[in-house]
Amino acid sequence: MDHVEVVKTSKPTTRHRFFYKVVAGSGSSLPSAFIIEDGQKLAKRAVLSARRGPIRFRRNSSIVCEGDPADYVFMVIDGIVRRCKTFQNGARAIVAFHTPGELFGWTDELKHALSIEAATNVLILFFKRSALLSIAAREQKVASFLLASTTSELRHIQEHSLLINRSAKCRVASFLLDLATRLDETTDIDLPMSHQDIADHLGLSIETVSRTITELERAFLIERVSARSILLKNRAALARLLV
Amino acid sequence: MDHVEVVKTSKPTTRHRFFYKVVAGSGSSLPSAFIIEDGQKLAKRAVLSARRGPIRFRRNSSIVCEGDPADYVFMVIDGIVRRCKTFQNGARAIVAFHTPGELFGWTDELKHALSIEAATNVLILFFKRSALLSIAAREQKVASFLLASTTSELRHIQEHSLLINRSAKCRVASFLLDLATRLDETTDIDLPMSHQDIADHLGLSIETVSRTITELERAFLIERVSARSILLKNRAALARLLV
DNA sequence: CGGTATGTTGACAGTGATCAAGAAAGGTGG
DNA sequence: CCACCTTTCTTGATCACTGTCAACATACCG
Repeated sequence: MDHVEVVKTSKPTTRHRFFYKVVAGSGSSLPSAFIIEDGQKLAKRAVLSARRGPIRFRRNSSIVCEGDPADYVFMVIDGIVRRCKTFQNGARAIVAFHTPGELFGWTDELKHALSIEAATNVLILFFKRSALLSIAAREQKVASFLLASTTSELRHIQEHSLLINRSAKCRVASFLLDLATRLDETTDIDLPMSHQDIADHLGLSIETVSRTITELERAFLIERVSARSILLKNRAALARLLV
Repeated sequence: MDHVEVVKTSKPTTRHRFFYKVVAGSGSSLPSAFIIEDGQKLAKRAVLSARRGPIRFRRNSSIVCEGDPADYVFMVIDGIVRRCKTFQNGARAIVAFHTPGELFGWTDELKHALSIEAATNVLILFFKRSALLSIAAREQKVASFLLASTTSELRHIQEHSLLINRSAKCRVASFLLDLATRLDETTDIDLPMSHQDIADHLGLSIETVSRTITELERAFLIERVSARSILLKNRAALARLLV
């Protein structure tokens, strides 16, 4: 199999289900994040030559454990990945979620500092770090793709780190707006991850997450269609909570 | 002036004072972060050709305001820089401090999302973003320097974001250990920034920062020589608070 | 030497964590 | 398709940590 084609087969209404299928063949396409600009076929082909996979992981399975050698870098094809650290008291902090098209697990250290887990069933591509680096040394487009990926992740976590001194309401609003953007939804969000995952990402308890969603619903900013399905009724008001 | 030489003139015991002087001349050296590996003269010279400055900023002055065009990237030569956002209620979140040798202000957006301010008196080099990018396209070493800088900043803020669900004691311990590492001190730290800055970085109030330092002192983990001078008496115990 | 900025400590209040119970959703096997 | 079980989510009561307000102490600077 030389190429991977990702084909959307249905609207992702049911969570934890694959809604893409992977087709072997030629004339294929990867998630759009992969294509930095039109005409960068070289970069794409070069990067693809270092590809392994895609590999499927079931929800809640570990892709990488804390302390594992950082030999590989990954890309989500389908599903949501979480990168997290578990503390001795059992508490867990989720540093980031990764959505389809995102490269993740890039680091300048020898070992992964965070564990990488499937937050939903996922399809993952693997890239050997050393291979990617040596390709980047030859192909300028690949180097700039790596830089762009890292810069984008940096911007994203910087925004997330602004939540450190903010209220539960603000944290949840920020999360919902961000998720809507990343899932490319305007109003209705199907939460792909559990409330526990959301809580661990926002530094709150699940109870507070639940209560805050209720509070936002009472204020008519959102509507809970079901536990995992939320309607953004007033994006502008939600955004005002962040400022 | 074609080169910048940074010479350490005295131990930085007094805060808010320059303890480096800048000397014009040849055969000069930049902070070591600049030199990716031995023999990368080309990268260094290429980058230096895009240099403007150094420019001096007084403590608490703004280098960049939120929303300013992201035309320039910066490097600290001396002092400490903070990047922060101020909210409508007057609260402020400091996303990162930058120490000498660090490149900062790199982004993939057109505008800076955070303001950049001098936390102490500082010396700053300016680099035109576009120039740096076009050099990186030719000089592979420059590209990998940019990637290394961004990756390093990403790793750092990821570690910081782990504090989101942690106690005040843990946040302060983490800050002190990190600062000691970055200032290259083993035991005695002269805090270069105010408690207010520390509080805004850790998402705590100044009162809690003060109380937590007192608490750590009572537990014999640290010793307060003066308000801005702290002795790490038991690094191992401090580190255990983080796990 | 005096005034301002910064840091420390105490009393109290509020947000969010914890503990506990119940409700809803999903999965499995008949 | 339904019964049952497990997981996940919701809501309430209480508690603890940290924020706020206030007063005082100390350091810095002209």
